Formats: sequence, structure tokens, C-alpha cells
Amino acid sequence: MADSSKPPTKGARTRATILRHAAESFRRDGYDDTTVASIAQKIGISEGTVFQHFGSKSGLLGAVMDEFYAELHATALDIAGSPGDAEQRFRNLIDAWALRAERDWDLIRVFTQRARYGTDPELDARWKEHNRRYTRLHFDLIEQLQAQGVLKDQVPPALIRDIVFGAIEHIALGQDLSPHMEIREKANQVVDVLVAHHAGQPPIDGRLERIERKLDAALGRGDGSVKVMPEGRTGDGSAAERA
Amino acid sequence: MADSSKPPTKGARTRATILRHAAESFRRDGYDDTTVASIAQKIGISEGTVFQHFGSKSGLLGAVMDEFYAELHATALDIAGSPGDAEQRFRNLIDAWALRAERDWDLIRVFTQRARYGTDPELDARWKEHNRRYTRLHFDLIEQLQAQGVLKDQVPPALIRDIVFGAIEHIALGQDLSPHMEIREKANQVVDVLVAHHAGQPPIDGRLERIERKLDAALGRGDGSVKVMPEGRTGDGSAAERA
Amino acid sequence: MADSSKPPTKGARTRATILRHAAESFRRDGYDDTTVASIAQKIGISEGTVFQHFGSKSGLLGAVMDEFYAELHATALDIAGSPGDAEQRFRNLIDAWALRAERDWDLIRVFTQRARYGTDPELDARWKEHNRRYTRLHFDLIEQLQAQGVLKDQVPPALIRDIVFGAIEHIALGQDLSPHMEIREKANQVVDVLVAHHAGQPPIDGRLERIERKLDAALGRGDGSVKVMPEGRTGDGSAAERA
Amino acid sequence: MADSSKPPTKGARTRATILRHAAESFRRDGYDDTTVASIAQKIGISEGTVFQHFGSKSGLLGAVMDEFYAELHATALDIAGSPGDAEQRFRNLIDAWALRAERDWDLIRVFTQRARYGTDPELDARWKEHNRRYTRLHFDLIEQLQAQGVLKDQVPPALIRDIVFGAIEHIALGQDLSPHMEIREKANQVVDVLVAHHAGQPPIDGRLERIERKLDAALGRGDGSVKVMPEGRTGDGSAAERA
DNA sequence: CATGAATGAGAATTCATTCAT
DNA sequence: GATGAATGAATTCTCATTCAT
Repeated sequence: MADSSKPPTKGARTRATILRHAAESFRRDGYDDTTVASIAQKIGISEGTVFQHFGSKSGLLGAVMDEFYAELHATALDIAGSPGDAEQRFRNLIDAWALRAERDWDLIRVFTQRARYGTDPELDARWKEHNRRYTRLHFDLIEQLQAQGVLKDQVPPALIRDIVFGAIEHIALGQDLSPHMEIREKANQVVDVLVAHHAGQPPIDGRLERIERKLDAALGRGDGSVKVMPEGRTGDGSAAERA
Repeated sequence: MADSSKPPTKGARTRATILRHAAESFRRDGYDDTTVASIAQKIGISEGTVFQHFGSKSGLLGAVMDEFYAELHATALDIAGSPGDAEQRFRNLIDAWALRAERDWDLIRVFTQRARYGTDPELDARWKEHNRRYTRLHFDLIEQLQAQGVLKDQVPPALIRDIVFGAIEHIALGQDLSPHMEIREKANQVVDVLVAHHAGQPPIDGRLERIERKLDAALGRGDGSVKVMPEGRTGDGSAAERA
Repeated sequence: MADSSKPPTKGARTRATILRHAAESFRRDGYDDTTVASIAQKIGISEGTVFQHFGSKSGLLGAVMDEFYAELHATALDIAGSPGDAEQRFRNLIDAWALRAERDWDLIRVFTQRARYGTDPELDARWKEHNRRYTRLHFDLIEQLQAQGVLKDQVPPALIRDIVFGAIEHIALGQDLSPHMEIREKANQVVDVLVAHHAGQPPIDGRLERIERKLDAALGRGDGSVKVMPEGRTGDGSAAERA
Repeated sequence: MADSSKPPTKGARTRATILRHAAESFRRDGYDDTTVASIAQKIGISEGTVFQHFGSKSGLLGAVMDEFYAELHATALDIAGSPGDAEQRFRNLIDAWALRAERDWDLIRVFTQRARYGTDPELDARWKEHNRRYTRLHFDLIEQLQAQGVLKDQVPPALIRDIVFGAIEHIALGQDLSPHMEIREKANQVVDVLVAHHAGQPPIDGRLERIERKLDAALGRGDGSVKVMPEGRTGDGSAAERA
């Protein structure tokens, strides 16, 4: 998608300029209240030029979408390919999306309205394609995490994806227009809910601590054995029982 | 919600007819591709009449929305007020919504596109109001369930709501146009994910209680720390044990 | 087509006004150089009103065409139904068309260009229907005349129609823009060509008569051989004569 | 007409290619629905190139027309210059045109619509010039045939031309889109109608013969003054009679 | 010769909406 | 309550055409 050759044709530069201004306008005014004329005028080119490059207004939105997802996907690829903890990479992936939603929700909102909730099949198909590619990265990680027991493995990966993305969207939508959205934070919480060892354990943890303290008190001991549940639904406790 | 007066004025009947056809048209063609003229024509009335009754096209959509939510809320009220298990009532509530989504997604889609993703503040406000009223029922139950330990209580109720509804929407959107949508089934799975005793804890809980009781007994104490999960299907095992 | 009820609705009056001005504009500027805007403006109505009444620009042309043919057909019906000589009625019919072509060729030219030579199937169908109805009158007379021997009966009626109308069109086209077109005269000649006893004979006939009379006088004879060709191919008599 | 120089310049080849595709497109889609862009694209050249060669879209149509008439005229010249019967040559000429109409009516239709019924004076002038040159051949033959008595000589040659071509056009137009058009056959019938000895003259002939016989008898002579219609299938009888 | 980019001037529509009757 | 007529503003999109390179 990025042309690595140095000299951008005049056409390519025009194209990029249009794209930039179009995105801005869609963000600010929404799709319906953006007119091709206004974009062209602001750039100082002819209206026809826009149509020559993008064919139609919705084609223009499509191109803006392409660019958005190209960038998003590149970032996501970096994260997914980074070394280290699968869970962390998954969290980073989600966080990257949440960050994006925080920063550019107005644009995402337009994509969503026109492509997914709209009636333009072409645009919808285009969005779906982007999404498939993008979500595949998550999918892979989800499966890995399920294998590791970090994510519950009886939940279909697609459902986990729906929960994460659906919830984030709902959250973003709820905070409509607020300047300081806390989407990232909430997105993180959503992941917490799904990650097994976080999944409501705190209370258990609390109780475990209490119990441990009682035990310690009763037995006169005091070590750090409480970080039980390293992987999730561990039969571990049974070991204690057995004892 | 239901007009208890018996003789529906001629005007009222016209109004109802318009509403019915408008809903149908919105469902089938979406908002933009529905014209007031086409609705009027199909009914055989004048375009002006529609405006007489609803003021504007978006007012008409608003009215369709009102009707939809009136019915939805009535159903929800019934469920919420039904006797029995809070969890079951919660599940029924969610299921009712999922059922609705399965049956009438095309209409919900229009509401969402125009009210939530759209730029009409009035319509959005109207939707928000309906949603608030509707979601309150869930909210209450969520809080109850958290108190009962069925739902993790460290997760803010609003987040749980966002997860449930967001996920369902995502699912519905994904199954676009498919005749046999499995929204209900998936919605149920979403709830499962959120309900604590499915989250891997049950075994732990049972053990914890046992352990704590034993300890208390051993230590000669008897506080109420165990009142956790009064409804949870977990206490059971312990009861058997106690016996 | 003509509404016999007296009070023309306001709508009907508007419609008629549009029609009148549209015809004028099509005549003067042709189809392409006529804009709906200019028509509306000249009348002092909104552009939208024109579209409300006629749906589209080509629908407007269609309506103009309808009116043209309605009038034409009415006239033709009168002529066809008038008492007297079939040949005369046929000639009058053709003459009426030629007169029309002389007076309103600019409009007919537009019909022809758009409906018959154009690419709008709807318009073409509309024209064809009018033409069918109109030409049927000629057809009937042609058949009658063939039965009477006035028109050669070995020529298919449709061909006679094609010759007459085709030739007139060709003539009209050739005299393009000339103010004093002699279409009627030429149309008459075309019919002469087709009518057997006129088929070029008149001048010859005159001479022949003269010659024959002189000869008879010179030879001292005096039979009735001059009533030649009262109906058509009368040469027969000569056989009798010979005898 | 044909470029006798052997090595066609690259430019010339491009020109020819454009011409060929343009003709094809005009035929298939008509003038309005043909875009210069589509032609260029199909050939794989730039839009500008087309304008380089033909100056304008209507210039392109003009060039296509030139080519068409060049070929047509060449054929016609051959026929007109062929040895033998004038009537036969006339018939062949008409037949060649009818054949052309059968084969390439879609293109002729475009010429007619744009040049003769259209509003482009330049194109019309161009067409008229071609037509003049082409029709002159017919004209000459018509006059010859009239002198020979094959065609009625009191009918102006121009009218005969209008009848023939007008009728053929009408016929072609009527058979719209039909795959097996019988234009040639009908065109032949049209000529039959015009050729004297078919046109009801036999009776006149009969009388002329009679008269001549009377004269001969009266004057005691017996020359070949009957040389009228040397080609006509009629003179014969008289010869036989004379014998 | 050829090109690719830019243009620009419409022009036809569409439709929600108003209002007198 | 209902209607029919009129509105009118706003917008997308089309394409032949030009021109610098």
C-alpha cells in the first residue's frame, strides 16, 4: 500500500492531499454533511479531480478507509510480531485498537455507519475484507492464549473477538463526544474479564489471603505461597485437599 | 403503551397504518432508501398526511422506534418482574433481546445507524432515553447478581452491559443477511462467560468454603465471610459434604 | 386524452403550461439544448414542479409527443371518417401529415431523433404505439384503394406506407430550415406516383387524348376510348377496341 | 481513399485502430453512450491521443463517417461503371445500399441521428457532401432511365431518390433489431414500384401501340419510333406485333 | 506522437417539507 | 384530518476537452 519509490507522481500527491482532507472532513462533519465540493474547494482543485481519482463519494470514503486500515494493520502486525508474552501482545493489540478508537472515533464512526450499518454493499465488502485481515491477528493470538489457558478455551475465539470489539464499540459510542474518553482503560477491563486468572479472582484472592493469614496465624507461618492459580482453572487446590 | 380507549379515532388508525408501513419500509430498504412518498403511496394516502402525523421523516422513524421500544420494554418488564431466580431472569432478559435481534435486526440496524451513529441529536436523545429505561432493568439485575456473586462484582455493571449488548450487536452484524441467525445461542454464551461459576471458579469456591469452614471450626471462629454466592450453584456440594 | 370536464385543476393548468413551453423549447433549441431549468424559469415555476408532473426530461418529451399525436390523430380520424371518395380521403390524410410536417417539422424532428433514432427504449415504444394507431387509418384506406384498383394491389400496404412516410421525411429533411417548404406539393407527387391512373400519365394522357382525337378525326372515327383509366388498369378496353 | 504508401506510420496505425473501435462502439452503444474514454481504454491508449487525431468526439464520428462513405462510394462507383443495362446498374446500386443498411444499420442510424437529425452543422455538412457525391451516381442513372422510359419521366429525379432512400430508411427503422432484416427484398420492391413497366404503364403502352398502329396504318409507314423502353420487358411485344 | 492529469460547467434529479383549501 | 400541488435547495456525477511534459 505504501509506495516505496521516492518520486511521488503529481497525481499521487494530489490523491494523497484529497485523502487527507477528506478524512478530516468526514471526521468533523460526518459523511452526509461532507460535500465533495467543499473538499475540492478547500484544497483548491476541481471537483472533477476528486471524482477522477476516486470515482464517487463513497469511493472516496472507501479510500480513506483503506488508508486507515493499512496503517492500523501495520501497527497491529508490529505488535503481533513483537517478542514476548502472548498475553501481553494480545493486550497490546487490543490496546492499540482502543487507543485508535479514543483518538479517531469520529472517523471510525463514519466507517461503521456507512459500511456496516449502511446500505452500500461495496463499501461493506471492503470493510469486511479489511476487518478479516485485521482480526486474523487477534484470532491467532486468542487461540494461542486458549491453548495456554490464559483465555477460557471453551469459548469460541470468534465470540471472544465479538465480545472485545463489540464492547469497545459500545463503550466508545456511550462516551460520545466526550473529549477525554477512557476507552483504553475500559478495554483493558474487558480483557481482564476474559483472561482467566483475572476473571473475578480478586475476591477469591482476598479470601485466599484471609484464609492464608488465618492459617498462618494458626500455624505460626508466613510465606508467599498465595500466588496460586498461575494458569487458570487449576486443579491445584485439590492437591491441598489431598494433603 | 397500549391505548386502552376502545374506539380508535380515524386519525389514530391512519397513524397506526403509517407506522406499520413505515417500519416495514425502513426494515426492507433502510432509512435513506425509504421515501415518505413511497410509504404514503403504498397506503394510498397523501404525503402531507404523514407529515401531519409525524412532523418529519425522522420524526416518523422516532415514532417507529417508540413503538418498538414500548413493546420491548413491556416484555422486559414482564421478565424482570417474573418470580424466581435473578440469574434466570437476567438470562431471560438477554435472551429476549437476542430473540428480538434475530427477528428484527433490520429494524434495529436502522435505529442504530440513524440514532446512534447518525448525526441527528434529537433522534439520538430519543434512543438514549429508551435505552436508559430499558437497560435499567438489566442494571438492577446485574447489581443483584454481583451481590450474589453470580456476576463478578469487581466489574462495573455498565461494563457488563456494554459487553453483553456490544457483543450481541457485533454478532448480529456479522451474520448479516443470514436467514438462520444464531444470535440467541451466542448471546447465551456471552452471558456464560460473565457468570462467575462458569468462569472456572466453582471448584475453587467449593473448596474455599470447605477450607474456611474447617479452619473456623478449628480456630473456633464463625463470621459471615462465607455468605458469598448465596444463589450460586456451588454451595451445594458443600452442603452435601456437611451432611 | 382531452378532459371534457370544465374546471381544469390548478395542477392540470400547470401541466398544460409546461407542455406548451416545453414544445416550444424543443422546437426551437432541440432536445439537448433544452434544459428543464430554462423551461421552468420561463414559466416562473420551480424546476421540481416539472419533474413532479413528468418524472423526467424524456418523460416531458414523451408528454409533448402524446399531445402532438393526440391532436394529429383526431384530425386524421375526422378525415378518414369524412364522406366521399376513398382516394380523396387518402390524399387528404397524407396532405394533413405533410402540412403538419411543413408547419412543425422542428418538433417532429426532435421526436424522430430521440424516439426512433435515439436509444431510449421507453420513448421509442411510446412513439411506436402512437404511430401504429395513426398509421392504421392509412392502412385501412390503402387496402380499400387497392381493392378499387386505385393503388397497385401487388404492393404490400406496409410498403406503400413506408414509401409515403419515408419519402416525406426525406423531403422534409432535405429542405432543412428553409422557411417555405414545399412538402405538401411533393407529398402529393409521391401519392401520384403510387396512384395508378396518375402514375405519370396526366401529361401524357393529355397528349395522348389530343393525338388520338386528331387521329380519329383525321381517320374519320370516333369511339369512346378516351375515357381511359377511370379506375386503373383500363388498357383492357383496347382489346375490345381491337376486336 | 486507400493509402497507397506501404509502410503505415505508427500514427496512421493508431488512427486506424481508433477508427475501428470507435465505429464498433458507436454501433453498439450509440453516440451518446459512447465515451471517448471508453474507446481509449479499450485500445489501451490515452484519451488525449484520440483528440490528437480527431480533434473532437464529433470529429471522430465524422472520420468514421468518412471511412464508411469512402467504402460505400467505391462500391457504388464500381457498380455504376459496370457495363450493361442501366436499369440493372440502378437496381444494383440500390441493392448495394440496402445490403449495407441490412449489415450496418446501427452505424447508419448513428450518422443519421447525429448528422441529419442532430444539431451539429459541421457534421451535417459533412454528411451532405458525402451524400451528394454518392447520390449523384443515382441521379445520373435515374435521368438515363427516365430518358429510356424505364422510370417515369414526369417525376423529378430528386423525388425518385427521396422515395427510394426514404422508403428504405423507413423500412430499416421499422425492423429494429430484427436479426434477419429483409431490407434488400423490400428495397427491390420499391424500385419495382417506380419502374415504369411495372407501374401500370402497360395500359399506356398498349395505347401507344394502338396509336402507333393507327398512325402507321394511316400513314402507311413502319419505322422504329417505338424504341421507347429499349430495355423494358415491354418493347418486345410490339416488336412481335410488328412482325 | 503520446500521455496523464486536471478541469469545469453543467444538468438532471431527488425529496423532505410547506401550505392553502 | 386530509390532500394535492408546489417547492427549491443542494449534490453527485459525467465527460469532452486542454495542456504541459
